[in-house]
Amino acid sequence: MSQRHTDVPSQVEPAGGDDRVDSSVDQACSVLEVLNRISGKWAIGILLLTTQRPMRFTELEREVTGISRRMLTLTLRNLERDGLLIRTVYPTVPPRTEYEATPMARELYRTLLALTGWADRHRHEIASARKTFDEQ
Amino acid sequence: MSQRHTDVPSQVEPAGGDDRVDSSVDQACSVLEVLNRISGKWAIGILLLTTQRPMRFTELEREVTGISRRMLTLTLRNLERDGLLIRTVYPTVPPRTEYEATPMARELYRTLLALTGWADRHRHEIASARKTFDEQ
DNA sequence: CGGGATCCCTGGAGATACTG
DNA sequence: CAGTATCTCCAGGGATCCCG
Repeated sequence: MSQRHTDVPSQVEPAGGDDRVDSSVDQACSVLEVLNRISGKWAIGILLLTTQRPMRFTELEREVTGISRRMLTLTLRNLERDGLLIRTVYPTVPPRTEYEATPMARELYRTLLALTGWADRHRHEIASARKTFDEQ
Repeated sequence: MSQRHTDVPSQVEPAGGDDRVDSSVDQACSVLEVLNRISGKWAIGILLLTTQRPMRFTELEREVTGISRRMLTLTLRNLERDGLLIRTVYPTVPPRTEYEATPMARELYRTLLALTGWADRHRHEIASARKTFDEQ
């Protein structure tokens, strides 16, 4: 993914003759925005965990395998910025920060299950398609 | 996005105590595979157009605003590899190549509409969340 | 504990030129 | 027409060190 939180380019021809295509184009922009928001290596994993229950920074660092401190911070900031996560800081010693998914994020999560379903249903079909393609 | 068509890393802890989290983790892998497949700047735009009707290479080049020859070729190849596009070459002079979405891809497209819906519903909410966040 | 700051590397993507 | 090849650039991401 290229532009992070800058502009969202008009992916496809903004004007055209065919109305069916045009409406699809509008759809595409939305989908792209969504993808730009939740793509990136780590966002979904974090969204997933914070949807279950409030999670602390270190907790997330442990649960999300392979993530670096830097990327965890960056991804959390972006999700918070988009209103998908709530960040709560308890001014104790030592400090305690919790992240929890917002209702909007929980709704997105449910939506993602549709994608999950698709992936599960076609997992083998895709795998064999790749195999066939690579063998040629 | 990092790994293209290499391995799909286990995003989140593969083992753990909580069953609810574990099942979600499995879901996450599927979603990640899907996202790795359809993310990238151009895949969705192409999927969208080829779902409407068979499209020729040059036609796609015109319709997908801003795409380079190189990226068009690469994206088409990846989609074909995953069994989302059918590439048909007519051995005429000059050559004629057509790309069309497979049933699997059409099903994915329908699934993407759920994401579109989410994005449309929360577009303003996200925008204002960003505005608020950036102003601090 | 929960980050911020810095350096560095990689691969996604653009630009341009060439070809069956 | 439908690509391939090459060069280049930049942002995503890793590693490391530092701090309140």
